[in-house]
Amino acid sequence: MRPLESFDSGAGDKGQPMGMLVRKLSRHTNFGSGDRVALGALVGHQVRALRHRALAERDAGSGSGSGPIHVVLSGWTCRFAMLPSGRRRILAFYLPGDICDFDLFTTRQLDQPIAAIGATRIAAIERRALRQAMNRQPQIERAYWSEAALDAAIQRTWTINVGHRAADRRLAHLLCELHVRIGGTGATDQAGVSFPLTQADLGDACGLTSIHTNRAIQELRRAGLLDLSAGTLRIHDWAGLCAMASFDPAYLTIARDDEDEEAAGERRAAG
Amino acid sequence: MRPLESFDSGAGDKGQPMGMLVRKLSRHTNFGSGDRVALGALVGHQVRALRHRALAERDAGSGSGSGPIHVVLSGWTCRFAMLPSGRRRILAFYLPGDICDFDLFTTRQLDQPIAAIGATRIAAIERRALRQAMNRQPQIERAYWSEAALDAAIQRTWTINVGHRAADRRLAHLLCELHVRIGGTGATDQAGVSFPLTQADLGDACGLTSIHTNRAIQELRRAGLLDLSAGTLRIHDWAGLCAMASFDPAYLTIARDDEDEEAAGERRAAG
DNA sequence: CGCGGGCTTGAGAGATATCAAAACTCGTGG
DNA sequence: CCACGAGTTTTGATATCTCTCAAGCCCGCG
Repeated sequence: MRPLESFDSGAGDKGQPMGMLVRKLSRHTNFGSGDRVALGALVGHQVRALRHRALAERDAGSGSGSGPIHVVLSGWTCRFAMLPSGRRRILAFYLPGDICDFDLFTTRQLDQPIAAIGATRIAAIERRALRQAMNRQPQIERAYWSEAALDAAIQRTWTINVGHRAADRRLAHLLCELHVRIGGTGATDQAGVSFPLTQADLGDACGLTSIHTNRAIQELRRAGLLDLSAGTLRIHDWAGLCAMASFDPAYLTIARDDEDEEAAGERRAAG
Repeated sequence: MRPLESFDSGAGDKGQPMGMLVRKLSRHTNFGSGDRVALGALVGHQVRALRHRALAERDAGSGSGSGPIHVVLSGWTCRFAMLPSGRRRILAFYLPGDICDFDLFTTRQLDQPIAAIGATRIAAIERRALRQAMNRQPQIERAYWSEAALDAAIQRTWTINVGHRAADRRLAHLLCELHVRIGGTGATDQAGVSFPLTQADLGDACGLTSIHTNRAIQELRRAGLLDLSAGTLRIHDWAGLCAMASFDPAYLTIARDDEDEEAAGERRAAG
């Protein structure tokens, strides 16, 4: 079991706050040094958030929506909604390097708030600054909208998952997704990764009560597929887990596209 | 009850195939005549699709994803997934004027196919042509990504809806959403609008069996909230329906943003 | 007239929520 | 070092909802 501080993703971030962002975007987009410098310069200020506290900028009062774009630097956040019944519904998890907002142009009247899970550091990027950076560095634009498409694909998969599977399969699918997104090898992982979600969090994300979530986890444990306890997720049988969850990680991948360069050229020429 | 042909949205489209698209985008984006001309010129070819037939371009074979962007001209389409159990899960409905694809830059490895509901006409726009149009007409770019954000907001709402409400409330919420998106006055509507979905379609969208969907509809009928039969949806008590569904249409709206012009200027200056 | 798709009804099985409470963990303060 | 308290995990019993299976009805269409 790793100490809780490991959620804070190490110390190197102080010098390069956007390190995880650049690393994530680099999986699908070829950045030049100018792109990296521009990304690094985007951090306006940093927000610290505490467990289950909604980001102030997202509160109902400021509905005008022209606040900043948030990027997770360390820790996890989630987007959530409160139902009239008083239950909380988690709609998305954002991990270090993830962008939380993809409504760059839009002034939305209502959007779900974002909350921290455990101690979290978040960068706030002004929309205008990001737009300007995109104009100068087309690869940043491509990367941002590619991430938006990935976010949408994940959301669709959650819609499938939450609506239509048995409890233990829902849970298994979510755990598969998170394991891959954490950066898991996509393989059996006896050592385990630190995992900040409580059973109640998992339940709110899967549309289950925490009680039933607990029983579903016990199912997975009994089946020898994984062990989830004390802040650590250990996958004992990755293939088996994927099979029971019907998990296909393809939706989480963005193919690196060699047309990138060509299109960037078009953009520059068109101005 | 209106005849089925009314789903084909009239005859005027022949001359202006993108008329519904321009009308929808104009709710939130100020287009100049150049923007409208450019939008009109984007239609590559038109696809006709038949009920429950997936668009060929979306079939498993062409996974490379660099096919066209689809825009619904008339009729409805849906994005769907087939589960291992053999059940169909509907993830989104696209109405006339809606854009079906927001992965403009991305080469996705896997994406859910799109199918027609009833007779449908669809425009296919090449990604490259759309990108070029965006470079020349920044308002088109803003409008496209604003629609993407709206699409994402709808998807999040579906995730809430499907996972966490009783059957009759799920159904009520979906019907509220569709009534607004159809262009309903957002009010009691005795005349009714033509409504192409079967009870099985509604069930697949809400995560219910068609049998249970039928019972939920009967609940709504008995409560005097609406009547849904013979291809027509009549809302008898809009306020009551919204109340039982906890429906707040705010997520369907994009505020018209006067910063539009300013940002467009930035874009032109930056080239 | 027969046929098929969609709609409706009924009965029973299975899964999940709800209610209630105990056991456990961990940080905090005395 | 220990007691305490809040939050988390676990267990049990019951109620409710939704699915499944089976079948009949309705209506437009060939």
